[in-house]
Amino acid sequence: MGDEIELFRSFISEKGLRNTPEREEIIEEIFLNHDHFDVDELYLQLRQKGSKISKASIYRNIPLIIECGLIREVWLEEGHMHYEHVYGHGHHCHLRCLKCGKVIEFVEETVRDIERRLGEENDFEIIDHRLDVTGYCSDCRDKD
Amino acid sequence: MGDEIELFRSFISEKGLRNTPEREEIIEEIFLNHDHFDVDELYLQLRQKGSKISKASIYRNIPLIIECGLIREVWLEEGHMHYEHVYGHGHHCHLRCLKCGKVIEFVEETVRDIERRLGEENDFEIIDHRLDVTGYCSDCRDKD
DNA sequence: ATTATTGTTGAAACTTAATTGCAATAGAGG
DNA sequence: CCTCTATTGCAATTAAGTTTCAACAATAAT
Repeated sequence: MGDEIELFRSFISEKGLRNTPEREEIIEEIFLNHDHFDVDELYLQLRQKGSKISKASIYRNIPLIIECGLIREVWLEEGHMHYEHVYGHGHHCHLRCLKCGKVIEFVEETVRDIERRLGEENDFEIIDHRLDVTGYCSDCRDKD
Repeated sequence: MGDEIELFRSFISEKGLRNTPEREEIIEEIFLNHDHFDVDELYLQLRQKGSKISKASIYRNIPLIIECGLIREVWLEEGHMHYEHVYGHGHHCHLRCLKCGKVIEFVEETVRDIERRLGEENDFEIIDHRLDVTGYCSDCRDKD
C-alpha cells in the first residue's frame, strides 16, 4: 500500500522538484485510508497529529498529486472540491446518499457504449464521463 | 413560451410573497432563450438592457425559481454554478467540450436501468442521476 | 566545506462566488 | 390611503482557493 508514496517521490524527483517532509506528510495522510477527502479534512487530520503544515501547502501539492495520477477531483455537490484515490482503482462512478453523504463506488461498463454512440452522433472525441446517482440509503430511510 | 413567467408569478403569490418588477425582469431574461446561464451572465445581460438590478437580488431569487421547478443547478466544472431550464424539458444529460465549453444535451434511457439495479443492489431509494460526458468537439479538434 | 541557486514553506493578502445585515423602498391587503 | 412587512441595493462578510513575499532549505557549483 506504500506504493503510492514511492510513486509520488519518483514523480517529484523526475520533475526536478524536491522531496520535502511536508510532501511526505501530505501523501502519507492521503493514502492512510481509501476515503474520499477534502482539503479541510486533510488539514485537520494533519493538525491533530501535531503537523504544522499550512493549507497553502496542501493546496499547492494537490495539483501535483493529481498530475502524477494518484488522486483526482470529485465534485460531491457540497460547495467545494473533494478528492479520491485513483491509483490501483479503475474508473468508477458514485452512488451518493443525499442525507448522510455516504458514497458507494460502482463500476458500470454500459456507459462505454453510451460514450461511443455519443461520440459518433456528435462528432466528439470522448475523453471521460462522470455518472453520479443520488438517493437515500437504507439507514437514512429508516430514520424517517 | 411565457408560460414560465405565469407559473412563477403564481408560485410567488401562493407563497405569500410579492411580485416585483425585479422578479419580472429576472424571470423574463432567463426564459428569453434556452441557454444555460450563470449569475454573472444574467447580471450583465440585464445591465446591458438598462436594468438597475443588483446581483444580490439575482442570488436571492434563483433559489425561488429553482424551488418552483423552472430551473435547476448544473455543475459545469468552471468553478461556479450554472443553471438550466427544467420546465418543458425532460430529464437529460450533458456532453461538454473541454476546450470551448459547448454543451450538448442528450437523453439516455438506459441510465434508468442502471439506476434500478443500483437501487436494488445497495438498498437505495434512487432520486436522480447526473451523467456528464466530456471530450473535444470537431471544431476544437480542427484547430489543433 | 562554502557559497550560489532555486524550489518550498507559512503567513497574510488577495480573488471570486455567494450570503447576509441594514436602512430605505414599495407591494398587497385592509 | 395606510400599515405591515417583503424586497431591494449597497456594503460588509464568509468561504474556497490562489498568490505574494520574505525566510528557509535542498541541491549543485566552486
